[in-house]
Amino acid sequence: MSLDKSFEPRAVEGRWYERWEGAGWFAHKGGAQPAYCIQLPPPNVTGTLHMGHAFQQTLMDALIRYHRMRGDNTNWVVGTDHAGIATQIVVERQLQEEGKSRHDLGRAKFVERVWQWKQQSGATITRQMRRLGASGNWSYADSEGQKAGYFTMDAKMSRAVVEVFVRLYEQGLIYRGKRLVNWDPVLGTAVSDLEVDSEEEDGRIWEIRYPGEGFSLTVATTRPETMLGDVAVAVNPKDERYTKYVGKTVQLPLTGRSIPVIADDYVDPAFGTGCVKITPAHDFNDWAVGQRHKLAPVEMLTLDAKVKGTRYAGLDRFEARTRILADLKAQGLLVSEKPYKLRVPRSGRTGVIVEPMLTDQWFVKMESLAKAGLEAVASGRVKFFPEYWASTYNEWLTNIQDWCISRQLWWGHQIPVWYDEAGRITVARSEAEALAKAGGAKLRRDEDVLDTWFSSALVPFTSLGWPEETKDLEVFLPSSVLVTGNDIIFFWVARMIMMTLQFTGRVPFRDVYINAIVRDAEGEKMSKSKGNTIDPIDLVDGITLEALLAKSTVGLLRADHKARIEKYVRAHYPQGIPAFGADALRFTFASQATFARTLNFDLGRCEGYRNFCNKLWNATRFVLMNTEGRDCALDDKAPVALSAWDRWIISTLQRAEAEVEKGFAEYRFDNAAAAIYRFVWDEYCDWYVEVAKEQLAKGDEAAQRGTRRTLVRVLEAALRLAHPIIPFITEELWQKVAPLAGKTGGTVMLAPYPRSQPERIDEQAEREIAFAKEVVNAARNLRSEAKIPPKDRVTFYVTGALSASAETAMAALARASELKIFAELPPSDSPVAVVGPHRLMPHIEVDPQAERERLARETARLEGEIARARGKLGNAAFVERAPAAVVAQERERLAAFEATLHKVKGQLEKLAAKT
RNA sequence: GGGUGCUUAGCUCAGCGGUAGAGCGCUGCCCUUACAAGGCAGAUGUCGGGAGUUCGACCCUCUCAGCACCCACCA
Repeated sequence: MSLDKSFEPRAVEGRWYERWEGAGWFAHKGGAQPAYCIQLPPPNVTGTLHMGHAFQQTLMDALIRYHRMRGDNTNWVVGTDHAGIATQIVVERQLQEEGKSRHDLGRAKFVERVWQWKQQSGATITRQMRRLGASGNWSYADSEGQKAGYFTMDAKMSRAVVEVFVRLYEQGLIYRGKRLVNWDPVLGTAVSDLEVDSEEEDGRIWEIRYPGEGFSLTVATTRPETMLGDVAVAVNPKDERYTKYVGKTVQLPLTGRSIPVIADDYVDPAFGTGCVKITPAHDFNDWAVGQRHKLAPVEMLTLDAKVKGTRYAGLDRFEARTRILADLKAQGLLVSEKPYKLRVPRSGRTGVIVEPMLTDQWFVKMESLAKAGLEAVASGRVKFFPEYWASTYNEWLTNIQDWCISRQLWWGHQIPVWYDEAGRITVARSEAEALAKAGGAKLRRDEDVLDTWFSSALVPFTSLGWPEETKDLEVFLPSSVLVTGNDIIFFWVARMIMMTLQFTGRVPFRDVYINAIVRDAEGEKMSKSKGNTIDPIDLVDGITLEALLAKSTVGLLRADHKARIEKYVRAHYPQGIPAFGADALRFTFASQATFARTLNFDLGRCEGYRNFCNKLWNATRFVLMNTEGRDCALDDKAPVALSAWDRWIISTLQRAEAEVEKGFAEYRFDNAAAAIYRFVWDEYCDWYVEVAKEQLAKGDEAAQRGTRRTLVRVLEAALRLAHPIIPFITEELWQKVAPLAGKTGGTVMLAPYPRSQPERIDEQAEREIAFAKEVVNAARNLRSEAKIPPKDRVTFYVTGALSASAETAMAALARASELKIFAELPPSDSPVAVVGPHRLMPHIEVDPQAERERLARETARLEGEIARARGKLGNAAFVERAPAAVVAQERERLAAFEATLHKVKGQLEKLAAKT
């Protein structure tokens, strides 16, 4: 029955999660309670948990547990995402190791293989979430019976995706067109603008001469190979150097084609040579120029980025560049070559340079959707926390481009479109419907799949049963808050808002909490190649240095990173990582969850909060040792007396509860966590428990009962208060403490959350205890100054009688063996402290010189304070214009300082007179 | 080029128009019967620079500097 001497997270955590989940306590309720719903950003089904997940899921779980305990009908809707490109890449790599490609298998077999991989690895991340205590509604929308929530490609979700596609098409918001799109030539698919990252890189810029009749124009380019697709040379219409050539033609080198010289404002005469080659089929700007001048694009690359046509046919784009430059040079047409910094667009997934390509793709028209999305935030129907993220959101939606939703992949929702032999389009919910619509024509289904984010955007309503008109849609849409990272405001947040508005007329969620990005302790981005990633599970379970080294360097793409990573790991985790436990990790996340953009994860703090858990554990041990089997005054049959200390801790608890409530309401998890930490450690443990020892030892029966009752009840409430952040340890301890406090119920997670009761705030007790603490602090300071060994009990002399609460505290916390009350302190060399109207002195032999020095320091401090206060009060402007209360407060401070100084000086004089 | 955020103790971060804070780290003394993952005491800051508003600025305004991130078509 009794607790172990210290907190062992592993033992505690092992006991509870299964019990919670097995009992069905994570499920939503059916009653009329206020709804509280959170949509989990669905992690990749084949992924593993990283620090960002652990962080945001901790916050979500804290919110969910908090609201569940407050009696709300909570529904944490969880699920996993099929993650089209990412998952397909993983499986393709597996095939590669077997020496196969997806084409060897064919589409059907390949997709089957991905499903197998999904079944096999899909449980990893949900298992990890459970280790952290995430109380997701796993059985909800769980069509596959794996207790993992929905899967974005399960039958129900797929049906909804098709329905949305069809309706958007019917609404005229989806169209197909041959457009220039970003193309990943390795994956062989289009990607959206958002999936392309442009980084500045070192490159080169070349100048090439295009000869004309009796003149020549020199163009500058960073991509000389694309000249094969040039259809014009453009100059600025106001550029007097070139206006005379507009309308003439030049020879396109190496091809024998002649192309026109055109005038267009797009050209900046001050940049380069003022002449720009125009390649509409492989450059977005040039495409626009081509459109304006009605120039037919010339495609010079195949979809795998090899040159087509011309004598360079079949060459890779970069080989072609080398050859073309050499040939130009040979012909004397290469004017210059210079180093140049340019922004290179790379595919977010493969890192290869994307190529603008003219292909047939499906698009969503964004203009009207974006307008509605902007309005939802402008009107306050959706609120961002921190608020500044609304600017980011607004800016993107204001300048939005149409969304390319087709992907040339195999893993994903196949587009519900069929073509007849003449290429006519039929959009339908099923093949049967398509055949019926097409009147018996022979049909071929579009091979492409939808962008993963298309289905993700629908989750807020499809996970609740849409397109059926379910009760859950009524109850849980909009959800209460979305907790997610700023990196997917565009990808996901904005699109959910637009799509949910479009199909339900409602916003998907009321609040959006954008969590900070987790960095390492030095503020560096976590990345595998730096070796500074941390696996949250390693923080929970601990890991040896050897194991950590092994896992940090496994599967590296570049061997030369290995040494650096090893060095990093050895330097930062010389002993590996101790097991901090899920609770400590969660508390760390909560206490670092400020409104900043980044969270520098601090291992030291994690350790500190593990210590906090241990503190809570041991405080509970103490309480149990002193209350189990004793009368804790559950009823008032026997007399119960509450001291000022008892009333004070109860009062302080009310304040802590209010602070925590405020913290949750404002999404200031750091404040909520700090309030809990301070209450438990600084007030309950450091003061109340120590005083309770004295009250239990010296108090009468009624006082003892009062103390036991207060010890147990306050602790029980504190455990409930802390449960949303540290669920495991609080459950373990609550099970033992609750019966002593007369609480029933099988679990703390369903016990009512403590609410601050203003009527239990006792200002009189608070004032009295504030004074008692001052006395104790003064006494402790005296002891320390006088170098009294901590063990020694000492008699204290004091002028004027102290309150009972101060006397108790002196015995409990200042190791006072006795208090002797005097009208005036007897002559002595002992150090004296002034507390309000009292003087306090330990009865010991001391060195008068040391005491003189101490008093001199105190005098100097007080004189500084007095000078400052006098300066303020001597300023007529301050006295006249500052609020009366501020002035009065300043006067009181001055008076107090002066009174204290007077006493200290008196003491100093006595001391001087004596020697 | 446009936008956003940040700059406070050695480190990571709170903070408020009216006496500068926390955790970790550091120094000293203690293994006191809940806890050494602990207790007590203590040191440490021209709150990035400058100007302004104000009786009073770490806080509000302007400006400069540095850092970070996002968006954007300069060949």
